[in-house]
Amino acid sequence: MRRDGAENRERILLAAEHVFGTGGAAASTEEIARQAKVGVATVFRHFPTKQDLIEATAVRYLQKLEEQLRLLIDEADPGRAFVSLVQTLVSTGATKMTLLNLLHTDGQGLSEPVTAAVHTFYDAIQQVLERAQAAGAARPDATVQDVSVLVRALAHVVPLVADAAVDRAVKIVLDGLGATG
Amino acid sequence: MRRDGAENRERILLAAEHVFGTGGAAASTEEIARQAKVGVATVFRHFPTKQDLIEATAVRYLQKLEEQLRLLIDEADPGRAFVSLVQTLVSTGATKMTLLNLLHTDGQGLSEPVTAAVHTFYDAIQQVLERAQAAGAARPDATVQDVSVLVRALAHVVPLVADAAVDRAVKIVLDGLGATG
Amino acid sequence: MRRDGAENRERILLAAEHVFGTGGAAASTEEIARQAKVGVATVFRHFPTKQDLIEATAVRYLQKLEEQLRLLIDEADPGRAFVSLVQTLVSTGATKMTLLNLLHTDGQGLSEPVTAAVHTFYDAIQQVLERAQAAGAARPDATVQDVSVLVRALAHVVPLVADAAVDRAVKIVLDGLGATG
Amino acid sequence: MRRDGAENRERILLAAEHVFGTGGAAASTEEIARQAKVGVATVFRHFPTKQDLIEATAVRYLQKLEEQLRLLIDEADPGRAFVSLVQTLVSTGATKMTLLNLLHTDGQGLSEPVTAAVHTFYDAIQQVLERAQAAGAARPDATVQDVSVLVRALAHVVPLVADAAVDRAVKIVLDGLGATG
DNA sequence: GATGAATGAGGCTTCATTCAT
DNA sequence: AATGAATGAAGCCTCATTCAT
Repeated sequence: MRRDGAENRERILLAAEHVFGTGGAAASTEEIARQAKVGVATVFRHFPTKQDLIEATAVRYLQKLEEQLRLLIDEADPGRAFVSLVQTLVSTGATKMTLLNLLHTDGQGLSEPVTAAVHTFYDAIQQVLERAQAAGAARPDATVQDVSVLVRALAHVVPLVADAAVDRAVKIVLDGLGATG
Repeated sequence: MRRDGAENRERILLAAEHVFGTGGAAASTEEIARQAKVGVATVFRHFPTKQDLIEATAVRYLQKLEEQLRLLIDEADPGRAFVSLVQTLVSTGATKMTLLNLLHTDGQGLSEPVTAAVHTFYDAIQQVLERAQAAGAARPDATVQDVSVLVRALAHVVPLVADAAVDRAVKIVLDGLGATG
Repeated sequence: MRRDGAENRERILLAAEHVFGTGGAAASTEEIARQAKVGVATVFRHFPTKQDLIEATAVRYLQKLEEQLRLLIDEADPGRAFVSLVQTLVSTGATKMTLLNLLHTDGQGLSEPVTAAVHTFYDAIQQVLERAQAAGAARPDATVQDVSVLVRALAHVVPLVADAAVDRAVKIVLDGLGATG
Repeated sequence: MRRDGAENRERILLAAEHVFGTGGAAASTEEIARQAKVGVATVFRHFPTKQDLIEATAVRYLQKLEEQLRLLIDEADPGRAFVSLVQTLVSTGATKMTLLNLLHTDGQGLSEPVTAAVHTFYDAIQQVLERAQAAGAARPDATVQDVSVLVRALAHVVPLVADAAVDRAVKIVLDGLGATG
């Protein structure tokens, strides 16, 4: 009956990603445990604090995202890759923004693993961006931070407005970024 | 020791604007009461429901914002006015956007006063935008909704990143909007 | 605009009787004030405590009831009068039982005015009962207390069951009391 | 220091039976928790809603009562059994009737378990009654409902008046029911 | 190591009662 | 004397977290 510790950890993170994405901050640990088919105490054994669980979920999410970005680095058309990157981040990030916001719960600094994940993530963005710039398919003075900020901004707004409206906004931002793809 | 009712209402709304802006939905009515130097029950006398308080705070905020926009309508340079509008909304809206999101708490329709305030607000944006478009100082196919979505998106991000980074993002968006000013 | 003190007192008692009858213990002083078209503070000026208001309302109710009973004393048929008394008390008492129960709020003894009203009330019952007994229209060993207890019991049950069921129960009790009328 | 779940559930129901019986609807969940030597949250874990707690307490009470009635069905003298039934219900039901009333709190239909318990309970009454009627020891036209209504009425009054007075009232009602025993 | 039960703190809301006008 | 506003205490309920099994 007992499941392996590592497997449980994975189940919990999966459930957490889903629940946080759906219910936002309102999500209770109990609900996460239920979806993970695990007792509450087990969640707390793996993640002593709710904040810990949030951070771990966010890190895991960033890592999965980064993997996807790595694929874009190898795409033939650099401009197309850049556009894809922005679109992917906005749409994927959508529900997960809640997660990223929860990280700032009380203005405390984030834990080291989180910052590390963020840096790695930024690094992936940078590579796609630089390739696009080299190909003349992105505004030369755009920085990773610019892209990051704009993407986060757009992602925040996804759950609040109609899809079509988001698409229009994304297009305008891409124009502003000089993206051709 | 006894304050006037109207004054208290104002104090409460002020405190609410601050607290909701800072703590988001997590903000407790008790905290607002504390900051307004008022008993909890007093808050509930003025705003029977937490949702009522949220809506009232949002309306008040939208109205103050709209007043500022009206000034821009009369500015000489339409392009300059449009740029100012976006900048104002983003920086002023900053922390207060959280507030607007709280309105969507449960996907239910907003109360009439709120929709009214939103419409009036949009109307002010529209006038500035159209003047700019007529003067060739804004992308002709841009809509009020586009502006609104982009501004909300940027505003969300203000409390999370450095001011300079926001300025850069705003500039890129303005480029995307074809704004010259 | 100002109303006379005595008139207000009357309005309040009227409202209280209605509200307590309708909402039971849930009735709030504010609601009573509203129905009496009076400020809450006015209610408290007349009746310093909610308990005071309850007692005053109960006394008033008992007095009105007693007046009705006095009429029965003069009725031609003593047996008929006795039956009427029981029926009246049960049906009238119905909604007012809540009121009488509130009197026992915390097991404290009732105030003097209340006990006085109760005694006067019992006295009226006694006269009707004795006349019926003298006419052979009521069980000779029945006491005022018996009647009072039975009536209170039945009244309690009125709001909980169908009218027809109450009528049957009343009839059975009247049989037990040897009432012919 | 940690008690078993089932034991706690029992303690809570016991406390609830006592507290609801004494204080009526006014009884607070906190008070029940205190008497059960349990945290409030524990009460809510076992009974998610106050209404749930009320219903569970009532069901438990009805079941205990029904068990007692079953014993009467086997008694030799049918008339004696019927008299015992009424006496038992009135005295045992005493303070607990408040409980049953709480069920009607908002006029909403009761939950299935409660209605089931009520039916079983009525069924037990019916058997005793019919046996008595067959033996000529109870008024032939009396129905279960009549008995139920009368018993509930009398039970309501038990905590309010002296025992002797209740006994007299019960005797009168039994006479009305044509009970000989 | 995993689990379900327990818990105190805290959130929203209502109410009897008091106070300044 | 009358009023509306203010208030703290208390009620119901939820949640992150801890404990005994």
